[in-house]
Amino acid sequence: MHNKKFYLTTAIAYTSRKPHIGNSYDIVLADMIARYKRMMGYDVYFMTGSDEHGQKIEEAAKAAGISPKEYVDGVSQQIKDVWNCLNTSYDKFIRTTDDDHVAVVKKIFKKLYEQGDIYKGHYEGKYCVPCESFFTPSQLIDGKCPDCGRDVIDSKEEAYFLKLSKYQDKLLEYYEQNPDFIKPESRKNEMINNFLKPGLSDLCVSRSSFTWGVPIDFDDKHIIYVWIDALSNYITGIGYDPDGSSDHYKKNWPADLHVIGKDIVRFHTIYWPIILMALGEPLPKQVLGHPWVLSGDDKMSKSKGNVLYADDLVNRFGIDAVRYYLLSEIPYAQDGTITYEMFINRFNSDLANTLGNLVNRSIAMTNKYFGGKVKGDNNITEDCDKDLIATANETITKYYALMDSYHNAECAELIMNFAKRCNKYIDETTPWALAKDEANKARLEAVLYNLLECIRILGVLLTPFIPDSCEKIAQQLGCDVKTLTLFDVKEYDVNEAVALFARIDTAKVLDEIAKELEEAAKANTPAENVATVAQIGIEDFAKVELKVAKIKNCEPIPKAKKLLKLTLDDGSGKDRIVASGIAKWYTPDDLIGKSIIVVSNLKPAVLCGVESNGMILAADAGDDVKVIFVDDVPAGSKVR
RNA sequence: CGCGGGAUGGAGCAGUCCGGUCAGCUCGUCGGGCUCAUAACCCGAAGGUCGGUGGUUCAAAUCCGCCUCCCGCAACCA
Repeated sequence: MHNKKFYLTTAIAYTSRKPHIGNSYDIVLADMIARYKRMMGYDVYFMTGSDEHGQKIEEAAKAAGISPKEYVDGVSQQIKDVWNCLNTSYDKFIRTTDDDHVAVVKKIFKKLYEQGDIYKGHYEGKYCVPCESFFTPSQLIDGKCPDCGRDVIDSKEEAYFLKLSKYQDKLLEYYEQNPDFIKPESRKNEMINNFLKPGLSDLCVSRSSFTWGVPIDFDDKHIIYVWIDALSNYITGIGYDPDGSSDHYKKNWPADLHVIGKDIVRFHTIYWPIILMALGEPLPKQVLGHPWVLSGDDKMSKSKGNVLYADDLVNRFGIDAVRYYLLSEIPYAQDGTITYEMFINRFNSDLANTLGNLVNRSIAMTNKYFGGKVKGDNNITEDCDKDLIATANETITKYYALMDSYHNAECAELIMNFAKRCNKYIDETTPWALAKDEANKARLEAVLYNLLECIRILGVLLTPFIPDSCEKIAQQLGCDVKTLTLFDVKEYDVNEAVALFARIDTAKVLDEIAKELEEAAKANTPAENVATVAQIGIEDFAKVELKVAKIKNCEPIPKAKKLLKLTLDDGSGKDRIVASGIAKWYTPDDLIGKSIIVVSNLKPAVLCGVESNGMILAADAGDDVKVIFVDDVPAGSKVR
């Protein structure tokens, strides 16, 4: 076995809120790889962490009424708790607010500035003064501010830029020379076609509109762009220093693998390599952009109420149940799905029925017929023995190939098929029938020995996926040999058979969950509203002018999926045009002739090219939206 | 004509790059077997004109054209 090093990282989790099960896929996948590599004899260093700077966090902290640091301390701990509850074997958890990280990020920025790869320039664009926002010419609508529709002015703001263009060709060359740099393949094509071929424009790497970030040493009006700060963690965390790096760094860099979500492939395969090239450091060997975990058909989001959290699932179903689901159900290149029902189905069929039951029945028979002790070595006499052993060897060979290319879901299927082959072997050999005649004792022992060897192999194969359960298997087998060589253990003295995974009563558990969700919804809704919406005085409310208006006409807006254009009679004698995002719930015919309430003093905005003067009132009823109709009230009536 | 992903038996997916060996896998359903085991395990069966349509070809789930529907992202939920 080799003692080659293997340095792998996850994306560091953004500390804007607690990670859900989708965000947790990253760490579980990386952990599986780390465990596999260790098993293969690599000297693994596995780093994860949290990304704690940026405007969103500054705002979230403000909303929560605490300092950004207090805020990220809390969320970072939550992230750690979730990672830990998933039994992940990382070596280091880095935080981008760590002092040593911050110090090195400053040095990196300074070095790049001094050597001219970062230069001071101007952020030029069209500026909308009331909105305090910059836009590129392409973002403008009819030459006006896309947010408010007013005129924009040419403006310049001082900022720092990273020369991406300088390294573009070198980067493409690296792609060509390292065809496995970006996995899966399709993401590489995306990068080349969408970004590299059209040509890179220099990246703005400083911000001055907020302060929660790493300040630039030599220019305190600016802070360093959060991605420069975040990406650097991969080297600062292992001791990189422009003035002389640690031995730990020299040993581990370049990274062998960055495990990240597909949404941030661009940052890791364009900006990050360019930063490293500019620093004169070698580039990471591989970036794996994994797909997302969706809840049902949708992306998980709080407003949809379909968010699942890893720790909740772990508490309900167990660590390995959650790990196994993620690692077996999420495809290699395409988004996967999680629902309670799918979760329970997979748990029951793979873990409880196929694997758990196999282990249980085999060990129970060994105890029953031989008092737990069987010996053996290569007792292959029947066709079914040969086939079993052939399947075992074939499984091991394919296992390496699939694990080396990170096709974990396919690998899980491969392993389960082997477990099924073992179950079939029991039916083929009928040990209970052999046990009836003393003359068959030797054959019976051989059968059980073969089974135990296969179970041991299964335990080794599954260790990266479900480490705890594999330890339990080893414990029940009474051996701790971790090799993938058949007939390595010549003698078994097994312990008591204990069920590894208790079958879940699907209907009962789904019912329980539905009830809990219902109760939680009841309990939460009013409380949350009180907690999150600030109270206002009557004078604030008085600023809002509400009027009754009659819908004279209504039509869809071309190019707009969600918007309807409403022509209103608000009693003023002049038509009022309002765009409203209710196209999903109402057709023009539903609305024409009806009276509604409109916020009449809202400042105008241009939406999809339509100037909207006001907003009509509607209620959010879960996924549904109900417009408030006030028929029989004259148009123009004020509402208070 | 914004960008991209998708549509394959009841559900979830593989197969599409490089046409034939393709209609496959898991779950579910039905029938049978077995009793060592967690109502489990083993065997068998039913169920699909591979979204529609037109073309290329001896041959199309696979290649090409057009169309329909779904899902992200972006632009718009004022």
